[in-house]
Amino acid sequence: MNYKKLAEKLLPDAPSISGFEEKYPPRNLAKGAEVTRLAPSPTGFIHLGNLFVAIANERIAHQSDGVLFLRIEDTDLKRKVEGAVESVKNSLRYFGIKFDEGAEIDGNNTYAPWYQRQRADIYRAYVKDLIARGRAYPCFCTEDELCALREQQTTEKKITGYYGGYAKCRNLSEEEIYRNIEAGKPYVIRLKSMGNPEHKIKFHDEIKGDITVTENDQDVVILKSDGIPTYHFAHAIDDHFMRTTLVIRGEEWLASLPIHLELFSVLDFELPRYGHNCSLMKQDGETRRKLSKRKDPELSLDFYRKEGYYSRAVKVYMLTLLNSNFEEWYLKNPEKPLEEFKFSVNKMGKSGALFDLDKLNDIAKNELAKLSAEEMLAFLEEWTNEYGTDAQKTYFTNKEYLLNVLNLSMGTTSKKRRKDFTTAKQAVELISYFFETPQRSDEYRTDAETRKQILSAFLVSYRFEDDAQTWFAKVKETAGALGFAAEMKDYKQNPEHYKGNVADVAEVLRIAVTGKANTPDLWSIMQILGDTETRKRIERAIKE
RNA sequence: GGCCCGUUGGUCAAGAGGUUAAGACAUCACCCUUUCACGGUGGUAUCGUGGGUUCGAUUCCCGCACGGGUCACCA
Repeated sequence: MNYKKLAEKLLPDAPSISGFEEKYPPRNLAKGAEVTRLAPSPTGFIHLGNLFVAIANERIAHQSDGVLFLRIEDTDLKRKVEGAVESVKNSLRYFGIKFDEGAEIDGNNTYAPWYQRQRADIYRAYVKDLIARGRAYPCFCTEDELCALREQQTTEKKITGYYGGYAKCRNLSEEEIYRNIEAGKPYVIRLKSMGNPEHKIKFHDEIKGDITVTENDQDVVILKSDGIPTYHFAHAIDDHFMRTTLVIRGEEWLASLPIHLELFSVLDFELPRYGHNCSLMKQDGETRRKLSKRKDPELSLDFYRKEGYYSRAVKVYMLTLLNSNFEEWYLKNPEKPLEEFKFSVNKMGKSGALFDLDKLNDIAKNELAKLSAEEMLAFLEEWTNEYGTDAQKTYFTNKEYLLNVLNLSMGTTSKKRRKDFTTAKQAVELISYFFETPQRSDEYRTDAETRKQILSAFLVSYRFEDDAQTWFAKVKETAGALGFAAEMKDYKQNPEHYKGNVADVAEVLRIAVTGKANTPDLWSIMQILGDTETRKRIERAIKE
């Protein structure tokens, strides 16, 4: 078989491979600097799992004074979604992932282009070379034939795929090949695998440690019938010529590592180091499973923006899952920039972690409790402008009033901060009673008759000018007069002597004024609302 | 099913051949309290299973079970 002639016939316009090594030379970086990448396919939104891997790659690159680049794997034109690249970039920017090079960032860089569709020449050159060397061949099998083969293998309990004796186009005669080409039959180019699955290879994974890999024997497709490479081939070419040093990717890729190993070997490229990151899991009924784009739209990064999660909180949570010693470090250094944490690949977990919303929420509360009222206002306003209701947008017209509300709600003036806010969405809803009259509340735990007594009695003695002490003394007085314990201690000693205690009375007042059982200091709230509004609300509550 | 990866409380997990088996979230109790929170103290709760190796194993080895991933002209 004249392989050179065949290569020329199949890919007449493909360039020679000479020159590419010079065109994309090894990077001139300091020792220890890592080149990492993010290589999403533009098939829609990006989710938490992507961010998870992204943060790891970002930390590794920038911590070592290396490079992080963005490559777009757009080889599958069927699944392409318009605007996906912009969306990916925006989402990642929101979470502080900055690329040094890549698509939409650095089009004229030495290692560009960053869209795989624009790199066709390189792929085709190497495919042609492989054919010329007899290490790749055209395959004319149709989809139906492959399907039938798979069925046959399944019923025979054989391993499915195109390999060994099942790879029938591998043994086509020269004559048959040319006849097929002349007949205009569509074809793909397959790798002629030399592997043997009996052979086990020891492989060092940067995250998983030493693992066993089975040698590949599948004649995988490297060039699709439309002339575009498959992921596997593009990965080998691109990560070689973009001079990636460390590939951190999801563990779903572990299964195709044997293919990549053989590809790098047959292309005579130096292998990058690999780290296969465990996937983020989700509880799904009885079982848990990998987060999936299709099944878990609520875990899209946009979801967190819509809910108004503070980006740093999400990042902190990701880091605690990513590096087991991060949480302890952060506890000791709550004020330090996240970048000062020394991220290490070998501290990354080996088993998939279940996504825990409670934990995220706890982190979110703590993060928001670090903000000043001004910062909080800016954060809430940004969210509201994009996702809030028209009514909520009006909260921001009187900034001075809002600042008072926020200072009180966050407890910025007291020594202990409140931690009521979890997300922007929830926070804006939480402070709504400062701007809108609360609806009839179902949070009451006291019967209507007693409520009326409490509220009416309170209204009689209430004076807006009273200071906090005086005000509360009156609350106690009211409580006592109606058979409630004015002092907590008295109540605890003899609970049976009372209808309840001050806390119950205060709760009724609180709900009447705010519609909520959980709010900051009531007196302060009344001060912010003003005399008229406070009375109006209590009177309304009495009539309920 | 083949191949690969994994298995410490409800969750995230540290850990090491001999420990009272860290810590965080959640949960419960109590304390503080001028109400709501914040905060503080303490409690409940974990080494999948069977064999080895060893004076001793949760830690090392083997089997099993269970969970996960993957087997495309998708990435």
